[in-house]
Amino acid sequence: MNISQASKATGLPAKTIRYYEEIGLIQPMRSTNGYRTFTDTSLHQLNFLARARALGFSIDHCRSLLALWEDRDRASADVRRIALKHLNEIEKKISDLTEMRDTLGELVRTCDGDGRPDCPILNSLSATSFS
Amino acid sequence: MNISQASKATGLPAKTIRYYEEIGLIQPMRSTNGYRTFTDTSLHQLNFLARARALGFSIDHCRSLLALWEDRDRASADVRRIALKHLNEIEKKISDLTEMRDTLGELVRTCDGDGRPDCPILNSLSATSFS
DNA sequence: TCTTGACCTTCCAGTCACGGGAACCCTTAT
DNA sequence: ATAAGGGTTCCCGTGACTGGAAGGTCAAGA
Repeated sequence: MNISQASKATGLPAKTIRYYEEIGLIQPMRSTNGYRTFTDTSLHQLNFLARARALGFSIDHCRSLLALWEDRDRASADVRRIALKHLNEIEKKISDLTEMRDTLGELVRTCDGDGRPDCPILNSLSATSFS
Repeated sequence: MNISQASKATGLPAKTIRYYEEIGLIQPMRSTNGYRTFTDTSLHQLNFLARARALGFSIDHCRSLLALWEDRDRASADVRRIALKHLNEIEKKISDLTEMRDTLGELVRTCDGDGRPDCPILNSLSATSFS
């Protein structure tokens, strides 16, 4: 299977697959003409990576998870620790974004949004002190 | 006022202030020795930028907002449109992250996290089909 | 056989919003 | 005279790709 087939099969762009090889996440075979050849193993790895990335895991976390996945003697505690760390990061982001949304939402709500120049959004951004 | 004073006054790192000048967001004066000199105007702009960035606006949005702020004939509708667009992006991010959190939270919850290799997190990542 | 078009390859540059660090200049105090 | 503590520019690195150029390979059709 060539790279475009692998791309279709996994939903990952060919560029991304080449990148994953470049940084050592996967090591697909090569055929005599130099083309990458994707076997079931490579495809499983790519699918694994696609799912882990979809859950927001960083490439570094993906690398660790992939290693654990391929280690039959792993401890699930190691996996759980990585996932928990990531979960905390996600929750921090949600919290930050929620605060932004609330502040900004309130500003947008109080802005008339007409042709006049008076604007609570700008007033807030130029305020001398935050509330 | 030199850059380190401006940095303290605004909370922005000196590096960031230089960067903002480099990309044309601000144009601080220069004294004869080549040092940047920050007046009230520059400080107001920097504070404005710091607040807009804290609300998650991109540099490009900040540029537009700053221009509108300095335009006494602006229409608040223009400001509101930018803020609303940004608000939608934030809500999209929150939505994506919340989905990640729910999925990942459920996986973490069902993972024993002990010394044994069996792990629902890895099982899910290697699953042939998503639920 | 030649050509066309669809593949594939590598390599380089750009993204966003800075941060680190080198090499060097200016000012003030000792 | 020197040392400390400012300031300056310039270049490289970040994460996780994406776009594009230049060129090799392959299968099908005229």
